[in-house]
Amino acid sequence: MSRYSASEIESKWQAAWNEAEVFKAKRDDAKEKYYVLEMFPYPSGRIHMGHVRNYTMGDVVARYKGSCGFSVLHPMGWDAFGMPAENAAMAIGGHPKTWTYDNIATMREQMKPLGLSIDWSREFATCDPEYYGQQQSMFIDFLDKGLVYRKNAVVNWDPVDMTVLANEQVEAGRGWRSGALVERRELTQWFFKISDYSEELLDALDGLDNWPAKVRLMQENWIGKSRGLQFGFERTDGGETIDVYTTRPDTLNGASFVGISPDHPIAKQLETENAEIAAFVAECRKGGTTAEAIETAPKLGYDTGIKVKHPLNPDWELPVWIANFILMDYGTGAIFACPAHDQRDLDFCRKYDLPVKNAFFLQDDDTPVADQALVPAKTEAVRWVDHFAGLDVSTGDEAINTTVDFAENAGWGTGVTKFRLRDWGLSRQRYWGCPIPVVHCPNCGVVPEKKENLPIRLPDDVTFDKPGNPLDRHPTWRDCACPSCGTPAKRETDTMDTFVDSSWYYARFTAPDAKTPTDLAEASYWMNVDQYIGGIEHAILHLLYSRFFARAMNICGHLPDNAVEPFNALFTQGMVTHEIYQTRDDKDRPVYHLPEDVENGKLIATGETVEIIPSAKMSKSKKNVVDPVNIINAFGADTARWFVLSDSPPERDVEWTASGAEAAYKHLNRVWTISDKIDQMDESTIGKGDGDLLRAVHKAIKGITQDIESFGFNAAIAKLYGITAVLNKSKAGKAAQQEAIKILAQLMSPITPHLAEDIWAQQGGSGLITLAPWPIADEKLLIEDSVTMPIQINGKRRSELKIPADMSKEEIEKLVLTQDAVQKALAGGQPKKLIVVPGRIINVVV
RNA sequence: GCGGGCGUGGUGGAAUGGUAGACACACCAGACUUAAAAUCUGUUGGGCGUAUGCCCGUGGGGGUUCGAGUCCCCCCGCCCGCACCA
Repeated sequence: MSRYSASEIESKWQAAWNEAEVFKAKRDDAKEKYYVLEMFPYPSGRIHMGHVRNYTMGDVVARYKGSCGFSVLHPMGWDAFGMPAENAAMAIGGHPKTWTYDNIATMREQMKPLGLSIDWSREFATCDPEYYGQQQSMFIDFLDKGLVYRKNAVVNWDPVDMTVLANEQVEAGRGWRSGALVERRELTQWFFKISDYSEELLDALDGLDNWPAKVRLMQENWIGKSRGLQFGFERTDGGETIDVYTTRPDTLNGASFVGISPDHPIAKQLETENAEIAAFVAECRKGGTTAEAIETAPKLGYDTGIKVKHPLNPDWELPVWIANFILMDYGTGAIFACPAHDQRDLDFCRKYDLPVKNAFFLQDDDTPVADQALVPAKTEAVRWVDHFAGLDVSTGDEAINTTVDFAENAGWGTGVTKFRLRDWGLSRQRYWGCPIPVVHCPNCGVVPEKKENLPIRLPDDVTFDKPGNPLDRHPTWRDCACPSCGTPAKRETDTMDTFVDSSWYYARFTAPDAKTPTDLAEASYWMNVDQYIGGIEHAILHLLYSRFFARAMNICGHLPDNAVEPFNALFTQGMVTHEIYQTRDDKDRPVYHLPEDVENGKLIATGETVEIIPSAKMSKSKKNVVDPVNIINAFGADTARWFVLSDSPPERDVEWTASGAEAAYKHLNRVWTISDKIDQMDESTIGKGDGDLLRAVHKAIKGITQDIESFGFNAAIAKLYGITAVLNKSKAGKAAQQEAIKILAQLMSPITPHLAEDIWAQQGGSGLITLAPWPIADEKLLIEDSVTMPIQINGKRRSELKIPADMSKEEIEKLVLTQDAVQKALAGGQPKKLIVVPGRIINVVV
């Protein structure tokens, strides 16, 4: 009798897999390929339970597909550029490069004991010059194809530190270090022309059947296709017409004022002429650049004194206001406000005492509108435009079409389609990113670097003792010769958004050592990613950028036509959460405690009772973290893998509990013990119930296979518990039990591969279980002779009926009526309705 | 503010529109033990009832349906994203 020793068997089998190179992805044109990819990690320093869950899910799919005979690609890399490395350099000294590569080394060593079926030979980090050099090469290709351009855009500016801030570095409108009020400032920046692909990125969503519907919907709303009316308001002072775009032209009769963004050209012009307006616009520009900050800021307005004529009635003049809630990035940066039917406009008009006019009815006053904007279903009658009367304005469609036609016929407006999607700004005024490979030449202007000079490497000799981009103050790095005319010139010091790095890494994994961004032969074989797995937080930006990038790479010849849409299937997994343990200090401030320091609701060290706050995402600041390394040391990787998949559906959050992890460990012990027991059995003992055991096992094969295919890992585990209990109680003979435990090991092998290998070896399985073909359920063993159907009376379960599985609907109907419970309910009468769904349910309506 | 999602026992959760609570945790009871641990077995949504059984129950309110946790509408609460966090 031996004992289950996770550490022993796990290192043993990991060594065996390495020896046999079983996870090395091999391009084999005779085999169908399967590419499974989990979103690669940022090397923050240590792995966390979220990583364990994410990579275990991918590993289950990879191992399962491998057993099904696919040639599997399952790689791993590092999303290694980004702010935290620079922050660390500022906070603790050192260099972002050292910090990043040290973290990668640590995390790789923490990840390997998990026994993931990863082809480590393909590993790379996005901060490797071999990677970002290829990215620079593609940037030049994109430039050549007109997919990149420069324009002005606003950034968060910290006026004290004199530096650009990321949104994350703006806290309540102030710079996180200086505390200064942040301002919006314009800079010339590089942009990808993703907006040219709005329509295509939208239409292609229809083909992504294996993406979650919610992600497709979020992308659809983000791209934001809308049909509306564009028209100009003529100014009474003869100034330039103010163009407005509206998706609700039917509300034009309720116009109260015309509003322009503080960043609108007219506002900018007025700013230079009028000190009061300049002060107002400056006030509007305070605060961060996020849509959230702008749209939730208290509403501010300024009457410019400009008047415009209403297009339906030239005698009706509307004032032009500058309003802080109008975004320059959407539409034309100018709107007309209809306060009666738009809550935001109404709030603004109430604040500044502007008129509120009902657009859909004849009354000219605002009596029906108090503080709640109204949206009627149909118009009654409308001033000046009989044409608009009786319109269905509930959805906007009929209203838009009718009003657009009207405006086009009258010649003062045009129907246009607009997208909310903006071009992707990729310039970052930071050091730790991929340098943008262009040169600013006094003669030639902006010139791309020559490809033979790539990669443009980041210089190592930089300091982080003051805020700002160290590349800007580096004594020599900027200096170079113009690639075109040879004149002394300056390099671009902006680096690329890290989303660029993560927009094509999946393609690079197909040929990580290629001297070009990709190798078309390899990409043709391995692309697309068959299953992509990651967090829902990437639903829009990362996934949309990657979809754009694949198209752009295709245009430049870096991806084949089969890889324009890079991810065939997407799964968004939930987080790992944990309770939070908190006490209070003498000033009543919360003090958080690590789970390992708490037992039975008390601090182990002092016995003090802790307050338990419901489970939340694991975070260092709340200390509700469990280190996977500790769990692996205590219970082994198989236990950790089993538990993160067991308790919740993969798309939902899972709560880590110590008792749950222990239960998982106990269960794996039990399986081990059962295997040992079977191994010790006497061959000659006559067993009974062999057939029942094998029927149960084959039912499990079918169910678990379906569960794995559909990401029902928790359901698969519930069935594994079930079949283990059946096997444990079975009195079957050794041969049947041995067959059963071998199949159980195979069904467990994607989840707990080490334990599965060990059982397989003990029971005399041939070769590695990892390489054994996935078991197939014997359909003959799945057929049931009889079925038990519930009988409902008026939709409530009252009885049940055990009948042969092949009984016809008519026979069942007759039989049902003879049942006691039914007879009682009918009280001699006839049922109003009798519903029989064979194999499912019977409902008698009386 | 806008977009998306979630809400089921003491807890995590299960349930192609078809027996609500699978599986697991926790609790309780029992077996084994001098005892404990470990292990094994059993009970466990609430209420009424000796019992066959009956009533209630999936955040709240309404609707569709023979039948709703599931579909539709409204409301409440929580979570995620909002373009320079990764």
